Amino acid sequence: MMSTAPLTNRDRLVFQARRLFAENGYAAVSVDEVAAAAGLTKGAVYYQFKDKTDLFRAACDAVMMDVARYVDLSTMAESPHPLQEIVVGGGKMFDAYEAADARRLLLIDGPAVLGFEQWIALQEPVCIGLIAHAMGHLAEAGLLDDAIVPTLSHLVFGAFVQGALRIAIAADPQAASLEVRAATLTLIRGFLAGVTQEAQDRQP
Amino acid sequence: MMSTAPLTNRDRLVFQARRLFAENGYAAVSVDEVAAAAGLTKGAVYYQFKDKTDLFRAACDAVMMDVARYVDLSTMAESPHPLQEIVVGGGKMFDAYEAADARRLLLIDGPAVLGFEQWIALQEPVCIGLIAHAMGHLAEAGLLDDAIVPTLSHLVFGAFVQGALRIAIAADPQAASLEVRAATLTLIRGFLAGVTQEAQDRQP
DNA sequence: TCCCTTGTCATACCGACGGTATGATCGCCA
DNA sequence: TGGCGATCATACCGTCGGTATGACAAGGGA
Repeated sequence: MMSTAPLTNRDRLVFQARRLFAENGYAAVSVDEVAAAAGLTKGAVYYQFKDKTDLFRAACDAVMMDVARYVDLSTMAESPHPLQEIVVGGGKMFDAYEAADARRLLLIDGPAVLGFEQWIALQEPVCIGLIAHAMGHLAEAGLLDDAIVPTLSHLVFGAFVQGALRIAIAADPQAASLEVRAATLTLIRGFLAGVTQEAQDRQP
Repeated sequence: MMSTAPLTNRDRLVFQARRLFAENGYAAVSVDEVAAAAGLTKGAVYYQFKDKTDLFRAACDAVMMDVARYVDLSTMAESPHPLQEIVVGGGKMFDAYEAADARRLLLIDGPAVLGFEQWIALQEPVCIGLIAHAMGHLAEAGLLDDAIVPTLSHLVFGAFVQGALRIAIAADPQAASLEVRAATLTLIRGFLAGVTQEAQDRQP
């Protein structure tokens, strides 16, 4: 499940922070709570971390590592078609963001606590990178201008974020999950078909 | 500029809250600061508002009213084509979210402070509604399934949100603004062309 | 005119929390 | 063995969100 490393106190603090922040939100969880849940006191926290946001950052990193493991696994290898690639990748993203800690830490509290730039820096290597990877294939195929790939990837990532959160608050998450996946499929497939047609119109 | 109503103390509190929250973020602004900036004390705040988040909510409402005024003005009327409609609407959204208070209150701190459901309820009548309006035209034209219009609108809204924030953190906001607008145009135009073609393929 | 009510706000205060300073404990190594 | 760095507990401070209470003015009825 995890690396069988000795599971230091720092890991315990991160683990409990991750759990408590996911349950109650960053603002509603005190440093003492996290320390007590880990069987320690505040002194240990402020020795391992600079401040509360630093602890939050560490928890975000841990959650993001799980997301990265889950997403990367089954997408980078199997890429028969950019549509398949990005839709499968988006599906894996929705799966990964079904976890409560990923939603709460990485999507809700993240931007407010870390600031938007740090949040983007956190998301860039994993999810945005995945989308940019697929978009890069479109650019290689001449369907897209290379210059807008980063921006376009960011926009599509934004759509995925809202999709994941829409599933989270739905009364029927299972039905919402299907709806969101269908809508993303429609959006991406439509976009792909559109740019393909436009490229054909340019060079018949 | 505004309604020339007597400008009550409540308005002053909301105005200063809006300003300070935009400058320093929700967490870094104390209730006493807001009260002092309005020439009052904390007692006035807790008489007018239930708690700090209620004050924040009121500030968000004020900012959102400005956004709504700005967005609705020049989009609902002129709708020659769904592409024009949604792209012009998105452009107005980017203009509206260039204001620092709109970005910070409505896009960064909003979800974390209000919770995601309340945040969506705040965004729904204005920006998401605008997109859903344009998407509805596509559904009427048979290019889209009615059932996925709300979900699809939410996804596109997510893309616009990230676009607005991408402009905000860019080293060169002017250039970033052009890039984001170009990317949204590519995304929406591609999507429209794609669904149009698919509809034609279904019924030739 | 007087009093009582209502709305509005200031003041004083409490508990909790983030953060710091300091001391205790343990392992390790010369 | 003695000192040293790493790790953590304890005690403490300032600030902040929130509450309780009183002051004060405006109005209205007798």
